[in-house]
Amino acid sequence: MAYVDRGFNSGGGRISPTSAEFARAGIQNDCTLRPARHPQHSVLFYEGDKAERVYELDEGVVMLFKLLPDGRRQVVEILNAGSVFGLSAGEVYDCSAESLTPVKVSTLDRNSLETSPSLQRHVTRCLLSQLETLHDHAVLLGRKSAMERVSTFLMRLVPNRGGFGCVGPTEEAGEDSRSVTLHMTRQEIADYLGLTIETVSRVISEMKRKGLICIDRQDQIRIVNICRVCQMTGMH
Amino acid sequence: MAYVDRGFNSGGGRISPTSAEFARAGIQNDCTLRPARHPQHSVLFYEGDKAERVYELDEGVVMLFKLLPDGRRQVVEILNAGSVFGLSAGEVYDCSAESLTPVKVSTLDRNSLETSPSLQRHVTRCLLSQLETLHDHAVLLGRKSAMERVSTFLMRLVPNRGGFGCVGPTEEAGEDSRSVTLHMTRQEIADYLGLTIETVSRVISEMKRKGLICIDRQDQIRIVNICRVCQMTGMH
DNA sequence: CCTTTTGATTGATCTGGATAAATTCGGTCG
DNA sequence: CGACCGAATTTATCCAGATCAATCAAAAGG
Repeated sequence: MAYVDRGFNSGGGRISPTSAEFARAGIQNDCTLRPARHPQHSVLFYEGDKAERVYELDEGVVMLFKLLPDGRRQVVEILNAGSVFGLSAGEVYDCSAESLTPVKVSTLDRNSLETSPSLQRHVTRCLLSQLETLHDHAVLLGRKSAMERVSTFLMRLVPNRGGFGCVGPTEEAGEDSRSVTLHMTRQEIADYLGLTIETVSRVISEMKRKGLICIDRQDQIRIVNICRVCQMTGMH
Repeated sequence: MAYVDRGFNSGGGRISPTSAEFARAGIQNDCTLRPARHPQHSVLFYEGDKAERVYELDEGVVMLFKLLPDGRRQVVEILNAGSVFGLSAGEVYDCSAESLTPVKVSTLDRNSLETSPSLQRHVTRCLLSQLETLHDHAVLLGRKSAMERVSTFLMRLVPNRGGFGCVGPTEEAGEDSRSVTLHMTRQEIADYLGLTIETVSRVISEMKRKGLICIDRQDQIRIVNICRVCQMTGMH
């Protein structure tokens, strides 16, 4: 899938700061919990970096991704406010983290992570929800068609519909049409859904043609008929 | 401990203390542990069942899988001794669990799970290693070819090669050839790798033809040249 | 303004893996 | 031992999605 990775050198050629640079900038010392802000397309850490901090996302959206040596990319997680990330089983991060929007992140203290039961419960809850999301995503990547993948992706963006609780064909009027913001380019969506950019584009066009969705703006999609889209996810 | 559990290497290397050890250390009370044995192909729980027990695998291999309404199946995890499973973010299990071999499992006490910091650390370590395995698996499902998937699968079965540390072309003689046990039918492998049974079969035949592997028994494969196989995983 | 760049869309073709249909292998039971 | 049955393999097509190649549209920059 040899393409030039935009994420790594976005914004006019400058390579995004490494976590080493963040550390140098003195954003915080080890045992504090001071929030930091980063603009869109900031790389918070790279796969293989020494895993020395654990983050909690306060605002914004972050994606975690992995690269193969030949440049193929897979986005493995999309994280929203409340998510804990950067915890690693080994010495180094197993994937890279990049902000999809401007973000506010806190650093969690490694020591209290080990000792505070309430913080541990919080972390466990986060990890469990990530695990379940990844299980769902494995089904998507391993078994779903392009149309099903894109439909699933759109439904996940609808608040309170992450679990796709489709209430039925006759629902409160107006509730059937919802607008969602992607926060992602077509390339990022493709790398998340295990497709090519062209296939994503084609599927979105087809959904538009069928009147299922409207493209208000490039990254703003209005789902005209939630229930119809919901039924195309392969889960109903 | 630096060793990262890929969630999938068979053989001796135990990862972190099992609950049996916690029990010995007096961390849990008596009624928490009920070690039980189940034969091969036992379903320990179904997706959607009320999630009332948390398990720890003491011996054997367990697979977790999800089904789509039309019958498509995706195996989302393969678990070895030491893994904790059955913890759920919600009220119910998000996937089903079935033994691939005869297994011995313990049940963890929900109460100590919430309160014991050392048990929590243990659980967190397990979850993190599962998370990393799932990240790798997302790359496999989203971006790898059939040949790369099967090669990766075989390499994961080689103990101490979960991370695919290929030592180089000239390695201690004999060490270059290893035998692995699959514990899975072709159908289960296919459902794990996001392929069909036919494709798995064809790829295995091709590897056999090329002299990369030997099929000693149906579920027993001898990897004749680890390094060659290692290079076909897409990661080198 | 016009030019350049970047991302999205569309079209034409190709192909890896799916599908379908025999065939062979490995047990098991009578 | 031989008949039988399910799983695995093999072989022959088929098609969804990849690849290759323009084209279009919106910003960015001079």
